[in-house]
Amino acid sequence: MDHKRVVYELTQGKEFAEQLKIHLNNPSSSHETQEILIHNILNSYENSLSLLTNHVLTTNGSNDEPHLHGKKGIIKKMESQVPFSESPCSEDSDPESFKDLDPNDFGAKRKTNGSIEKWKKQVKVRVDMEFEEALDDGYSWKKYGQKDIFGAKHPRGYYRCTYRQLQGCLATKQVQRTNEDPNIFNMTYQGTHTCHPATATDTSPTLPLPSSSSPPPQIQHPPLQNQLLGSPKIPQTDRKAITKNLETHSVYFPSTSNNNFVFPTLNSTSDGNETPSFITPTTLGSTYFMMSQPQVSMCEKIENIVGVESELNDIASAATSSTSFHNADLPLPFGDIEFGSTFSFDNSIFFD
DNA sequence: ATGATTTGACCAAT
DNA sequence: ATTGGTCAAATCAT
Repeated sequence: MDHKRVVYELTQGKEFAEQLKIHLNNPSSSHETQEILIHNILNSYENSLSLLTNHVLTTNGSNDEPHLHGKKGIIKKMESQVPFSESPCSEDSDPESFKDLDPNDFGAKRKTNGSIEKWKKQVKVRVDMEFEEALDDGYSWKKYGQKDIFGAKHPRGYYRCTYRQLQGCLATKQVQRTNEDPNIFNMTYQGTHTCHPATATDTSPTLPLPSSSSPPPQIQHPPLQNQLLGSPKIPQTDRKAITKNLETHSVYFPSTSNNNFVFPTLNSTSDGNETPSFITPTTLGSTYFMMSQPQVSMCEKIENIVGVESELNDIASAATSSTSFHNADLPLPFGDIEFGSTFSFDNSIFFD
């Protein structure tokens, strides 16, 4: 049992409670917002109890999700995990047609050879224009390409793990603005982070081994200007400002154990030695961070609500013989968050 | 000087 | 032939 993690969870719960208090006093606060906060408070308790009873560290496979940083602006997420080759909307939508209709959808790929890369995680993120740094997912990425995608208004950016050369980490991601709303990003993760940045350099981010009981390593927040693709190029000065801002503000989504919905967790840890917990032996399926926009398909919504995660957890469990962490089990390090009155979100789609 | 990003070219899959 | 993904030289930022 990790004392720090328990403290972290309880701190999270406290912060959620404080936010709930704010929202209860705010007439414009939506019921859904409050519901989510309550949900997360309960989850914090659950996770704390789980840690105290030492039950949580070995079973949950959905511990690999990237979490998003940023000052604010991310509103909510939904997640599911599906095999790479399957459409998130397999029930009522042909994968190929779905792809054709929505160039922002990452559900189909050409790379088919059986490998670790066979699975992918898809994330939809909505951020306010001024908080694009929220796209930071805690990993360190290097952009290696950008491509105009047929039917897409915005180019797709291709990123691979910064430690690909050093440690052979094969994780990659793609980032693309959606046609519907430039503030919504599709981020598709493929492969597994096998890097351990702390071993690369003393100051680089570290991703904990699933079975590690060592103190959580520090994570590095990579510059995000390179993720601001698909929109008119940002003047260098602006980009620099964004990058700089990133260094001091972050938001992330701790995952909850049995739920697909989480609320952005705003943390203000003073010591940067805490570590994110989302690293997992395998990165499976797709995750949708559903943000406040009705244009997100009902298909996605349903798909994410209904038991996809458990299925993939099974897959994840089968795929990894090592210990998996619960998403919310580990402390996450992000500081200087102001989660006050400015925070808001619209989850009407999600909670109708 | 070094590392990251940009961007056109190249390649594989369809 | 078209499209998506990657490469790598040129460019930019630090």
